[in-house]
Amino acid sequence: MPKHRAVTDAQKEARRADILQVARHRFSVTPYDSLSMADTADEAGLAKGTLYLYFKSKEEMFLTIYTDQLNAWFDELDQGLQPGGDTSVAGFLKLLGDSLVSRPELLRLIAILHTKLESNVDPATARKFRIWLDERRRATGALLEKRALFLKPGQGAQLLQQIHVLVIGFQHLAEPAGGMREALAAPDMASHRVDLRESLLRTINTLLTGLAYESKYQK
Amino acid sequence: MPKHRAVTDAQKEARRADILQVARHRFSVTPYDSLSMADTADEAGLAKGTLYLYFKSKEEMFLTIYTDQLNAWFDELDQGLQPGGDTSVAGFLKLLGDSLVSRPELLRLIAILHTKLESNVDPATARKFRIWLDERRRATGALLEKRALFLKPGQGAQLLQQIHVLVIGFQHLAEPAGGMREALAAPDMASHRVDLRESLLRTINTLLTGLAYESKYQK
Amino acid sequence: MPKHRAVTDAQKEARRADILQVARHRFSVTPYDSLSMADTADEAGLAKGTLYLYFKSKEEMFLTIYTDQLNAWFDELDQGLQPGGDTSVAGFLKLLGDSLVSRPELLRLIAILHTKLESNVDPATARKFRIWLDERRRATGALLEKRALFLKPGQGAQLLQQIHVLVIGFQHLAEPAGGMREALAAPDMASHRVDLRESLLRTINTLLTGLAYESKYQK
Amino acid sequence: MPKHRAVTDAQKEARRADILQVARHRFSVTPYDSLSMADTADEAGLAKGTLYLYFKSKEEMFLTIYTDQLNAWFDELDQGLQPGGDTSVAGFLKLLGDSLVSRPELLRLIAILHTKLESNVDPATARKFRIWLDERRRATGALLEKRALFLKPGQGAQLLQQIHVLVIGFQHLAEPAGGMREALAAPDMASHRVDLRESLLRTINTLLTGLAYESKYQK
DNA sequence: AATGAATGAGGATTCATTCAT
DNA sequence: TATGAATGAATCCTCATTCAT
Repeated sequence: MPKHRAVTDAQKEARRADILQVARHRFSVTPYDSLSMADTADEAGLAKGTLYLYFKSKEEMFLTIYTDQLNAWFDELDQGLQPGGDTSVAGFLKLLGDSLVSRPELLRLIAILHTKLESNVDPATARKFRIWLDERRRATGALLEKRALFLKPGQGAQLLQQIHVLVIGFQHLAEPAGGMREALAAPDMASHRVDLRESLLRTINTLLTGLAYESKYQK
Repeated sequence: MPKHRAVTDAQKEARRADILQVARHRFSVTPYDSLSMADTADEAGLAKGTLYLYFKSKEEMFLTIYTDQLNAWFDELDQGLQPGGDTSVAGFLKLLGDSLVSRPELLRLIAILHTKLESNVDPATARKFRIWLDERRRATGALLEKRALFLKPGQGAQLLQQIHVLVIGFQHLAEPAGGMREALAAPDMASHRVDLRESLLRTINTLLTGLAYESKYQK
Repeated sequence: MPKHRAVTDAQKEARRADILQVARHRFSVTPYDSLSMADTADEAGLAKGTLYLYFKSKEEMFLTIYTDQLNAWFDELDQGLQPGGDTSVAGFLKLLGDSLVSRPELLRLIAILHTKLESNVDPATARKFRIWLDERRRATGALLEKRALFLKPGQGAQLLQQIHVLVIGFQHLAEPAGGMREALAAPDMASHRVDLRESLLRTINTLLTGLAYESKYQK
Repeated sequence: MPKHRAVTDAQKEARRADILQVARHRFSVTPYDSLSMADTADEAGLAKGTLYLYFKSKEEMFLTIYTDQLNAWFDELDQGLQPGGDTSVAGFLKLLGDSLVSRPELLRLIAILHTKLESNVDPATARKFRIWLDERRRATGALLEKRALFLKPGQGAQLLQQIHVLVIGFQHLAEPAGGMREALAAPDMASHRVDLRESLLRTINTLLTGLAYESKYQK
């Protein structure tokens, strides 16, 4: 018994959103590789094939989730960077920390974006995605530059890229898998563990300090 | 026709090194996942089983390569940080850039370390590896602290960890695979490409500046 | 060129039966271990993966064949034990002998059931199988008890279990593999060979005699 | 450092016995298939290759163990069947039960003899083994015939073969592996389990009764 | 639009045995 | 006699994707 057909555009959009939500939920409890399209389809009450009516591939599906989540994150940043807000560095760090740590799935997606998602996607989609991402970074970067006057044009976006990079790396360090996960679980290995939020914010803080200093003295 | 037997310890060590070299070579032209033990064995003129006399698994083999390469890198850093050398930040950055960029396989290994190598390795090996890595970082970090006087105890190792993180992330950005690789190959996408060396060094430079500043003013 | 799709339940059942028949045929000419799923798929004109749509594993496939064959055997016994049939011991022995010897694949499956099939199957399946088998034995055992009045309640099933055991053992003796098969092929070893049917029936006959005697004199 | 060389025949015989003892010990704690020649060699303080100086193959090694154990069992039977001993059927059953159940390794070897040991052995060895076994059965069978007067010539050996067969079958039933083992471990499956000793002795008892009866009435 | 049957590529690993030393 | 380095065969199963219905 086929699920009621989505005929109107609104219905189709709703179904698409349904699928995305289910997929996001599955990703929140299962590593990307262990996630099967079949499970996602099941949980959505659809057949496997139906998923492919809405997304070209598993990768595109998650790239869409990634885009959505990232959009939300940028929105939150943009919101927090509105004129009249807290202009302190501490405030910015808190904004960053809270907005990122409250999006564990986004963090995990960022970490696998380049090895999993971007690879199995067609060039046209990849291109569109990259242009969109850089533009979004540029825009939010511009807001940043307005708030933190020591940032020169372009440095806002650059900083956001650096933050992106730090998330990838620290996420890898903070959430190892398999053998290393077990090894680090031992009590006496506590000092070898990495706390994502702390490490990330500390590094970003240093970066900001550095940028401020460079701006002042290195012309 | 069995290859001449490695009887003495020296011969065995040589054979082991042979295998590692072949594997490293194959990795330099093929992604990790596409690399088969069979091919490596063939190229080394050995039977597949023989590889397992020297390494417990594919992952351990590459973890060994990683360790060796990283050791060499740390050695090069230690060398460059000897008393009497160039103490400028620019010198340090050049040292970092040269030593890293001349080791493309190390960069690629760093990028997959946490998702491929650490995961499929037994906890004991993982533990040993992590302890070794942190110790090596600590030692080289100590040298760093002697050269860059603004670094407080522990900050040398911390900086090296941050560099590690930046390498992971920028490597992901700089060497995308599949669709994104193709997309970025288009001439008009040049501005969206990431240059590993430049981005890495710029970020590290900013970090150093930040650390220096923090040291001076934030007590 | 995909084989015509099995859409309706009947078609799917037919395809499943097809696969089973091919597998049974292959088993009739090849030892279980030498049998590859790939060959079976080939002979059935299907892709390997398709086999796994119908059976969870190689073991479950053959457990199904075993179950089917055993069902047919029990059916034949039940049929032969219907009221009004031959009630002599000789008649029962002939029924047993004919029904078993005409099912060489069943005999071979019985011999490997416990070492190959039951071991690599999940507990739930194993449990279901065992309960089914014991129930089927109980039911046919009850028929036996009605025909052979010296059998006390429960002894019918018990006898069937003993027959099962004798089949395992005599099959092992009667159809050795490898070196022993060759050795026994020598003309002067004829007296060392074991004839399954004769040995089996003779032993069962003695068992029946014993049961009859026990029933009469040992109260 | 090679173990001290076994030069004299006595030394060689001792070493051979050493190896057998170690192998038997390993088999007592590990299934045949999981048993590696490497482990056995290690535990014996020898190199793998050395084992092959004393035995042609893994199978021959265990066939030797089997032969030794079986010899000991026949010896015990012969001993118990000496003139002047207990001539009751109950006494014989106790002798059988005790002698078998006290040799769990022998039971396990009997169960795999025909599928594992006999298959990978050269025909000459297989032949010799089979002739030896039948002769030993014949001899002990003759003793049996003297004690149990209802046994006609040849029936002693035949009975021993039937017992052999029952051991194979009941051992398979009583010690399932993998999934079935787990399934039967459930408390509510208790009634589906098989007790080796009880089933075996009950069946043998019935067989004996049957033989006695046949002898009396069927001429 | 929805279904779900069919596809098929793809590779690490073990271990009994051999044989050069 | 003892060693142990080297060999190499052999195969199940998953799951993203397609396409006939």
